[in-house]
Amino acid sequence: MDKKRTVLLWVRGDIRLADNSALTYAAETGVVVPVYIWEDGKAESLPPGGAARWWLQQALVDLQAQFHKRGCKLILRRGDAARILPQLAKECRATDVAWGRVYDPETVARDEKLAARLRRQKLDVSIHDGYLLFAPETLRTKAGTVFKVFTPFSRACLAAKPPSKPLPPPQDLRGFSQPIKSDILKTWKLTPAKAQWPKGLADDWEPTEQAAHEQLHEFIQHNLNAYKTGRDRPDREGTSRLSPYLHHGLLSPRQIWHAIHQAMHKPGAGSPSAERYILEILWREFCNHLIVNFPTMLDKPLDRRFSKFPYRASAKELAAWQKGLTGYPIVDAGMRQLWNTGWMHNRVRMVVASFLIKHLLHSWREGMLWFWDTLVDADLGNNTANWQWVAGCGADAAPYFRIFNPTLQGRKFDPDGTYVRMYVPELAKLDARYIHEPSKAPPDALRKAGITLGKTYPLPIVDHSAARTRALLGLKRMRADKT
DNA sequence: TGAAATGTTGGGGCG
DNA sequence: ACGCCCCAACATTTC
Repeated sequence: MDKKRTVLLWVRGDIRLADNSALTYAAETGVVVPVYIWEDGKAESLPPGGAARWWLQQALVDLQAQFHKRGCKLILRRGDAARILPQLAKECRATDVAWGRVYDPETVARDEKLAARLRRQKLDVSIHDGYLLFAPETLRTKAGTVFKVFTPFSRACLAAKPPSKPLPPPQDLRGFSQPIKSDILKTWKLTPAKAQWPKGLADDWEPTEQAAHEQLHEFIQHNLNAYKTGRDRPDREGTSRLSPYLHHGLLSPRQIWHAIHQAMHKPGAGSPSAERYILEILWREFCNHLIVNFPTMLDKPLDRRFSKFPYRASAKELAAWQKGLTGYPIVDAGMRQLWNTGWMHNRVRMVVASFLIKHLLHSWREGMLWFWDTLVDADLGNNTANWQWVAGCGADAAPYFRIFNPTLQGRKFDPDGTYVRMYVPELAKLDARYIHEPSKAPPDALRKAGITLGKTYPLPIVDHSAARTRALLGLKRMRADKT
């Protein structure tokens, strides 16, 4: 370590101390001045949504404490990073600037310019990878094109040089000896004002780096072996629930990758389940590679035939979907889980997305924006690419004719209605035979459960079979239209 | 990482 | 005993 060097560490999508290449580099190079800059979402394609801002606020509180423990102060600044970084570099007489790469197409170009500008200021700029396992510019098909199909993409990942071992948190940090002006986190008002919301989020989540590791080990110990089938059951704890940690960088994909592979080498664990989980991590890579290479995806369908599709725009229907009042229990349970906890089970995400797009014929953008605001794990790549996937206009997309039957999906993956009962309490007492189709329940069963359809719980806002026919017809017509 | 319609088969009831 | 029908169970195809 060079006592004469001072590294300005720009903390971005990596709110953690362990396996943070930029931080390790900074610690090994000299005095570390970590800074988090709140740009009011102006630098990004989409400003972080409400739930994500709540998470960010909590995570920053923890990061501040972790740096403080190690004799280092996390500086907080608000405004344009392109203005703040050069200025702050002067303030602390920095010799170096380091940050972790972020893959929002809007910031990718901006960051390159920024790096060039800092270098002209005689600063040693280094940009480190960490948000993804594989850099988006490295993986290509044999023909040299960007992968648009998942399976060959995943094969290329598995054949590539495996991600390196995760780094331990730096042993000792040398903080800057003089005070540097810093904002007070609370004044940023990151947490949405809606009174109830943050409380619901706090009941379910602990946004700290330590909690991230506890969750990872909890998952590996209890749910990894049965992941292949368990992941589809919203009524159980079958998924990893790591997505918000991963998105905010409290955990790195490298740490997950290595923890899973380590677990696979234990007896009985080298299972299809572990492989399946790795594939899910690779879907995240795929989605992020897609938006980097096809940035128009953010607001336009990748398959341009869909740009002419006459999507409907009923504010009333959209609101019913958002509030979980569609009359389809599995859809309503999912939408209410999302609103109340900032997260939704993956299987149910597919069902509610299919419902909005194919049953209500609303644009995938409407759903994408709602998820963006309400999910604690909202990731630009995953959210964009997966909504397009469901709509049928994305890469390796679900065929246009795949329309989930919400009743059957409910019966199949929530057979006793446990999940529905948890989030749709007005149906809690209904017999399991009718829980996924209350409109078909005999009057007697409804009475016993204290349900008056259309009053205590809505009647289906669309008829499944009619909606299905309508969607198939519209999509078929679009495909036939060559103009 | 579907669902629904349609086709096929085979066992059992029954005249 | 036999053909006929019904229909569940499974397979195929179509959207």
